[in-house]
Amino acid sequence: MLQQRYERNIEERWQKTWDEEGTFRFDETDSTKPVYSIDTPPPFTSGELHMGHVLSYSFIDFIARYKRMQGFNVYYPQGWDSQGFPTEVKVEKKFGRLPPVQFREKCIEWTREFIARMRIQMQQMGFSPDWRFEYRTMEPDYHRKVQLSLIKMYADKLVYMSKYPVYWCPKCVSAIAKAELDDVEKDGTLNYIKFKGPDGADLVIATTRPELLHACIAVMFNPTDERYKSLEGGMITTPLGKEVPAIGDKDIDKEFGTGLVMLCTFGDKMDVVWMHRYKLRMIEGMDRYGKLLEAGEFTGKKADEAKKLILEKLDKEGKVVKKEPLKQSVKVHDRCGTGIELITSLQWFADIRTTAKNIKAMAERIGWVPDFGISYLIDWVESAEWDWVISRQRVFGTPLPFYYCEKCLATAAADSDNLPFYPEKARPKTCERCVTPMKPETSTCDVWVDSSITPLIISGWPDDEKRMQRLYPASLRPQGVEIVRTWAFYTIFRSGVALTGVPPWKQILLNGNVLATDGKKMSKSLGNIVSPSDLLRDYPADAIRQWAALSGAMAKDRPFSYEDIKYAKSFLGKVWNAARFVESSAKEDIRDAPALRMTDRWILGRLAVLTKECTEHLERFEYHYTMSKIQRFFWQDVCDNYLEYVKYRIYEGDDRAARYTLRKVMYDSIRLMAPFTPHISEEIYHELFGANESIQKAGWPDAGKEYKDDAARVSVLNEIVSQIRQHKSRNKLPQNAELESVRLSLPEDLDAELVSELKQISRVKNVVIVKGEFSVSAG
RNA sequence: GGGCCCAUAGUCGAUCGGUUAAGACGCCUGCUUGACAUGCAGGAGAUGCGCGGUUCGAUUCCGCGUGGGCCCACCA
Repeated sequence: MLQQRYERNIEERWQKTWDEEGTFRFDETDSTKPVYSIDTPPPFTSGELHMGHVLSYSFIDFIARYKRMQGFNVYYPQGWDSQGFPTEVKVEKKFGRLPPVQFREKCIEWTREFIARMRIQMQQMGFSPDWRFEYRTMEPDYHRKVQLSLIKMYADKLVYMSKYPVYWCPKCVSAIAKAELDDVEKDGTLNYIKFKGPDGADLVIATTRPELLHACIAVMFNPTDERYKSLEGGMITTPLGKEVPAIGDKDIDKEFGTGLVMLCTFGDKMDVVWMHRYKLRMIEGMDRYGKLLEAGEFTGKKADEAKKLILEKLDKEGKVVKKEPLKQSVKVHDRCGTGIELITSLQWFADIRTTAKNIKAMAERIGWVPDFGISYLIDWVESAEWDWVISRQRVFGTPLPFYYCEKCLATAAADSDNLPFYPEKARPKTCERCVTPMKPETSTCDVWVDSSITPLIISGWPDDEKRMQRLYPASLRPQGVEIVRTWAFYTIFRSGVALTGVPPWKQILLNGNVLATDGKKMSKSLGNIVSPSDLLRDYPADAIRQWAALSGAMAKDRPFSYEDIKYAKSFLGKVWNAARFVESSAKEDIRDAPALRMTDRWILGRLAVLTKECTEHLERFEYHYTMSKIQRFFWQDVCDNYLEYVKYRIYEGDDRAARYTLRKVMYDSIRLMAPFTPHISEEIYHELFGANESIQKAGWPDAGKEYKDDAARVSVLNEIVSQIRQHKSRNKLPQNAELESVRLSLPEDLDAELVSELKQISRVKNVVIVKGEFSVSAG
């Protein structure tokens, strides 16, 4: 018996049953069913699922469940991106600074707890990964695989160590990659400062970073600028008394400031470009903590403090002409919000410049959904100017499996038969040139290094060749559109171009972000966050999942909608009550084909069309169309019309055709819904249809006959019934009120069956038909 | 400056170029009808951003403009 209402207890029960029965297990031994494998995103282990997770994992779950019903052997693992800076911050806050090995242990402990919490939330949403294949990037075996992948790339000269200016976060005291930068609008000051020209006359230069004066190596102007043409080849004296060359360059904006630029190593990216262009000497003006180097009396001061002090000093000397407020866009570290610097240090790089062409070519061999998604990657590849900095000066990360010689900077890879590599217990190695012990690298990998081999990890690489054959490339990579230039890009580069030569997936499906109801980004400061755990208190998982399906405009951001989710909840109520109606009126299965009536064939035809459309939409990942069509069909066609049409047959007789049709429509509907609303579908499947295994194994419905003639006849019937409903509504009559007679004016006569149905459905005693324009009047 | 996406009732929003432009939320009027008042029936509410073009016919296709959003570059 179906319980009175559809409630959370039903969902919890099914989640438990699925888990106990291993309903979602990938069958490793079955070789008959085609495999559908999903390279699921490993979420960062923050401890809390957010709406973006709910959206993207729902997208994954829909396709996994649909494919299972279609007879695929679905391989749906779930991993965790478990390492990284935010965890270090939290752990340090709680336990203080600890030696690296202990610190890492605390991080692992902490992360385990967070994973457990997130896994519960995923299960509450009804997601169906095969948890036997769970992986965590912080585990030694994962480290081993990442390290092996890097050693292979090192052997192919795709990974190297070099001293080069890199983006640097002084707070994290680590190199960071271009992809980790955010732009922030800031109120800055443009300071106009006096330099001396070759002739001894004042030259005013505008700068936002006077603290870098000591690292000034040139003064730049535009060669077409009449004011400064004569400077070419001359020497300029900085306010600190240093002489630097004046250089003309076309990239200088004549309109900005005074049209002169002081070039420092390194104020920003253009400084690096210009330094190389003119082969200038580099000054290491800043250390790892953002403190000035070789800056005379300001040495050791942090940049902000030094700026103040230098300006005060120059002011006193009368060298500051004016200060102008300026709106600046400043680059900050996306994880901690600290302003980044460019500093020179020894780092490890992966070659993305010479491989860019191959990455692009491989991306083109993958099916992008939606197709314009690839443009995000291509734009990014084409603007790649620097190689990817893969080293981070962190503790909770995968150690880079390399050694280097402090004397000659020669490098060596760790032995691939002795992985995972940890620097504190590394085998000794000797530099071949200097015959001195080499230093094991203590930097860790950028977390994208970890996550860019997930398609390999889930496919058994590098240990299980047979598994690899079966599972690689993955059928699908689902992911957020905002990480195309990181996760998708790095994965195609590493798993595809560098390690296997084969694209990592056949298709990639992109989803957008969930915005707050006001259309803005969800953020703590705006207080507009909607959280899955809050929603789960008021709405069943099957309602939240429908919301996700309805948000399905791919690769597009969409505001969260309480309207959708409320509607979804009432839809569940509708389905539930319809099922209870069927349960009370047609409990028994009917196997032989009864004599169907016009309305039966009509609804079965509608069902056939719906089934065909849903299948087509799902093949294209068009969840939004699928879900809204199911909702409309079930609510309007089935409940509002068909159910009302057959009530008289159910109540007044033992009508096999009606009972057969009701069951058939119900049975196929819950199967079509099952990828989206698995819990309610499962419950009805078991209670009403007496199933003893999961609806996941019930197969995907076949589209039956369309019955086009009956569709035409019933649309006439619908129209007349609607007119009679209007008449009752206008006359304040209940819809079940009996009418003495109805007069129909119609262009064509009605057949006897239609008239008979009409009389019963609308409770009319007499129907009079006359020829003419369509109209209905009652008396 | 470059690229991409978008523009439809108060709000959200709809797959082929073809009658009266879906549907949801909200609003209004009735109905406690033997699945469901978390419901049912009905109603009001849109010059489909502007201007051109293609076409027998454009909300739909194309161009330009305007206005949003996202990404990239630059910001001395």
